[in-house]
Amino acid sequence: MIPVTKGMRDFYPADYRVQEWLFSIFRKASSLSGFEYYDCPVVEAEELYVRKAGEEITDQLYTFEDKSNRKLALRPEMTPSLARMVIQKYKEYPGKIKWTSIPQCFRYERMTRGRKREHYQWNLDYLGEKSMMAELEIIATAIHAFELMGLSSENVKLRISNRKLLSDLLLGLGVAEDQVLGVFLSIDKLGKIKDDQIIELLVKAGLDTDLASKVLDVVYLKDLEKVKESIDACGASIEGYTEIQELFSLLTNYGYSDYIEFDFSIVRGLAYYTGTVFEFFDARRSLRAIAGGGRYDNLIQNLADVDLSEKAKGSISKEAVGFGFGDVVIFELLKDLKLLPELNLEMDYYLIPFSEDEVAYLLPIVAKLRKQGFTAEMHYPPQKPKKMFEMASKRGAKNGIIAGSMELEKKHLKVKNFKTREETEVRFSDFMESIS
RNA sequence: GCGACCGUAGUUCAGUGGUAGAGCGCUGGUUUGUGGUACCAGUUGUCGCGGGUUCGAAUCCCGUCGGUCGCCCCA
Repeated sequence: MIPVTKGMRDFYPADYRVQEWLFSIFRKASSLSGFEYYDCPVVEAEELYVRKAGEEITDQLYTFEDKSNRKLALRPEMTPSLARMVIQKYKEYPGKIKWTSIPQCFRYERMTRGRKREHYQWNLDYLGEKSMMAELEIIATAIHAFELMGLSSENVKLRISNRKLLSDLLLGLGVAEDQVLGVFLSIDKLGKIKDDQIIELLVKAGLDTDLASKVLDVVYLKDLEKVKESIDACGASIEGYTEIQELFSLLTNYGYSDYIEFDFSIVRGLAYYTGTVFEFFDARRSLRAIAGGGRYDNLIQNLADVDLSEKAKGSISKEAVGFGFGDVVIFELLKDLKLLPELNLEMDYYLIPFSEDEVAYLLPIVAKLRKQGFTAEMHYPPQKPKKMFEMASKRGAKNGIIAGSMELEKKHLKVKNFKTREETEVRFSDFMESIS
């Protein structure tokens, strides 16, 4: 027997029902906020990913050559494809874009809890909006989805930072511009390794010990007002602060203040985020980040390999906020919290013919029921009644339609309500009439 | 890449050197026109794979593949 490929998942009907439940929440939250669906091939040119992040992601890429020696890859994430689609038709999309999708993405990487080599990742992207309204729309939609799953601010927290703010502050404190990147890397380790080790990393990044401990003190700030004081104290630029301040006020006004925490240790990938960065965590912090995203104002332009501001003259703005939400970690959390619904098969009518004669007799009923929008299935081939009734309850049938030689002879049907066990005998023609 | 634990029936698992087991499921029966709930009986195996030790291996050893978790890495 050939087993399922390592890191990939099978979805048996029971699993698929749960998956569908989750996706229906993603779709509902998306459409309620006005996001439009899009999709594209799982297979893309390898180049689309190589360009973006360099060697690291190439290692994790599933790549292959087709029979014409095209170098192709399975998509590891959706954003480059989105960018490709937008760039391809930038003249058709002059305004803002609010798009959503649930692509299956692939990464060849080591597996740990909550991470497989394949997952479905709900994406929200808001393009062409400079203000924090873009962040708000995406974050609010995501939180709405959490709430539709039965989660609340007691289970889920959103940690927000802003890369512009952090770099403003670092520069104000005296960190040299070419050291900022190294400092980001070190701060990313906050909470993962000990403070002395972080100091060491900071020193390695070129800071002197004094500055390093000053930086460490600052990044531990959880209170935006204190952050403001630090900015004022060192005369740093206030741009990043203004952004995050605005975002917090928007989220509070929206009614989601219970979810949000300011946290400098949220850095995320250095590759393309330019401003806001955020990650959702479970409140107990027992799992890795559930979802995350941020502002990537330059990515589309970089990927386009053309200067859109020149070529398209404002046809599409390069501003972008994106968000990804994988299905694997959230399933872990929902399982832990026992919030996964028990989804059983449901069916309106199960038809029970006692012999082949009744099979023919009942076929028009099945056809009509289905055409009228009822879920209906006929037991076939006819078996012992016990067997057939057992199957009816296994299939989750609410009603049964039973026909044997007696019913056939009288041109009748027996309609049974499986819940109340009540049976009524009706004329075949009357039943057909009643479902018209 | 490193480490720990695991892999036995369709499934969940027990079995730690001496004849391969249980629950659930499945099949049949109690009831040849009535289920979801009872009772009775039956069924299911390359013990992941390959090699080794042994009179004898599911059990011990080595390798390998797969799984789970942690570390590293990454987001």
